[in-house]
Amino acid sequence: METIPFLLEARLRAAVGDAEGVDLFVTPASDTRFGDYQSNVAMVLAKRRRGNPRALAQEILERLAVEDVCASVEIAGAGFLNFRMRREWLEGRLEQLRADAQLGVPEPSVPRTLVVDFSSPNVAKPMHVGHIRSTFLGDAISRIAAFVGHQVVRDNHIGDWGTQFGMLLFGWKNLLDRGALEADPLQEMERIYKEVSARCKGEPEVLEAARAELVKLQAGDEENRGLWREMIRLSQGQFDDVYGRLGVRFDVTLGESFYNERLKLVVEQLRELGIASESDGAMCVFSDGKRLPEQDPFLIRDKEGWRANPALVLKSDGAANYTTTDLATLQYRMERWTPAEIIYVTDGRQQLHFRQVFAIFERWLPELAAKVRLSHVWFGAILGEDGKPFKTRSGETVRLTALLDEAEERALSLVTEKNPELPEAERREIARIIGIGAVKYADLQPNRQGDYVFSWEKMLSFQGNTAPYLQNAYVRIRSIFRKLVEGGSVWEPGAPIGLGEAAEEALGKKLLQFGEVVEHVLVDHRPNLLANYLYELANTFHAFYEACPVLKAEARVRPGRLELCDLASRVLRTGLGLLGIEVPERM
RNA sequence: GCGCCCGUAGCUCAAUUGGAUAGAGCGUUGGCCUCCGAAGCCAAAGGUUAUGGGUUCGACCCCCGUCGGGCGCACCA
Repeated sequence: METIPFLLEARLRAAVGDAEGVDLFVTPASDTRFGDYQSNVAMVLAKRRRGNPRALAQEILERLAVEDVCASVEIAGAGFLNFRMRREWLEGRLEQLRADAQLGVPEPSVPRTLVVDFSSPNVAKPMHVGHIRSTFLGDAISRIAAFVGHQVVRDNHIGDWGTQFGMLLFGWKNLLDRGALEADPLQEMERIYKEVSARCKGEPEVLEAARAELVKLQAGDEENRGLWREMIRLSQGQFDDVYGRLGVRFDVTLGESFYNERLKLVVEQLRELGIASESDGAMCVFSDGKRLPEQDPFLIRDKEGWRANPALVLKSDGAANYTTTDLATLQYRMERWTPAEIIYVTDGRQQLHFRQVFAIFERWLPELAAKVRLSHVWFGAILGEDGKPFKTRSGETVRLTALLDEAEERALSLVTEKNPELPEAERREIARIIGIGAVKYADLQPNRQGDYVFSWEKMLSFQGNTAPYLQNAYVRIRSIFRKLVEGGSVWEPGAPIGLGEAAEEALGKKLLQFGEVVEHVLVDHRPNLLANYLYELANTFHAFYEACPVLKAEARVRPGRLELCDLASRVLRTGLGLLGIEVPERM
């Protein structure tokens, strides 16, 4: 199903003739008194042609054929075209919408393959609050892209290789508490890592021993390989638990170690191609001078002028680093999936890193690079109420399992307070859905760039722009249908939809915007647009609910209102589902 | 020092990327339950969009400067 802006744009295009590459013709009206949709095409074109915008708008209007869909088109302000849709046409469209499994989300003109690289926790460390944004954003983007009709590969690029394993192996052999390991493997692995890490600073012989363990691991020593695999196995168990609770899944989990054998070849090729060269004992990539200095990720300016800001692909000790691994990963992904886009969901501090990786890739494999859009989807930090990075009271990082436990506990006490008569098992299930949903929604609702403040009170509030508020709107609709059945009626779907009342019309129009919003999310990877739309939808529904009785409505309008309710519940459930958030039937 | 990001109502956040009178929630004030879940709705008050310039029909958005805050700047990922 095409979106309404798309449809109007097509009509405009026909009327305008040569649009000179101007896009973004039509957006929802900024205010209902201007109509339903607006176009600034006349103003944009008039500017380009140095003409009069209102006169051009008049010209376009005379050639515009939209009588079948619009009740009126008016020129207003500096040259806006304001479209007011025909009510009967909107009613018909809603009837189409309810028959559409995609709820109005258009098919992509070209289905693409996307690789989404997200979450990426480290082996042998507990997952913590720092992983939630990547995990939720990556999951939401993946779900939305798949829903739209793209092929999505979800890749968890776990940190399962690197220098930390020297210390972990040393600790495992010398400090391990078996009982503690069985009770909580992640806690114990973290403990030994921290202890060895601390001792390395003061005791050179420990540092040396840890290094020796690392060398043995890298050389393929059987014992160390076995222990390493055990650490991964234990960590994967934790990942599975957490992802299970969150409803997040991956298609592949290819950690850093997977790319090990390819690293040497990457560096060799870069050197042979003259892209990397030796400097201070390390292999470095410098600027090729083909970009403006301001746009060159390998240059940095200081008081003397521009100086080199190289990316290392081999450290002076001969080891590769994450730039090398990312390059090998990039090549592998292109070979295996030939994606049209690869999306990296990480925090904003890695912007320079990815600019360098992408630039090296373009120089290294230009024919592959030409086929793919590389997107660094970055996000800001989660802060505590004090404005500093979110920590526990004692200053520790917040473990994800503890965070989710607390979310569910808090939700449980709220549910119990509100509905003590529900059986405990059901209250727990509702609390799970609300608690996890609240954490996710609080993370996805703000603009991803920029920090946000973590607040239990705010995210679990039933008021305002929160998951419980949206879930509650859904629950109220479900309650109507339960009441209907309890009253002995049977709902027969498919009745004509009427938008006679203002509140009905507002709800109907809002429902019809779902498709364009979902489509819009993928342009710049901003799930918060969907979150905010759903909030507006819930709000519009509540207003409708207050203004228009459903079950008690007269027989003439009741079936149509039930249709609107059903559609609203489907859009809410589907939309929240695209954000990875479940809905309960009651709460 | 240089770069990236942020600065919007008392607080927490929006604003469909240059569109019309900058919107919500919390908090404050005032209304609405003999009526489908008041976990809701309606309304009021609250703004020189940090600040000074510029670009144009039009700027929270783009450009230049200034002031605050965060992060990053070759061997950790």
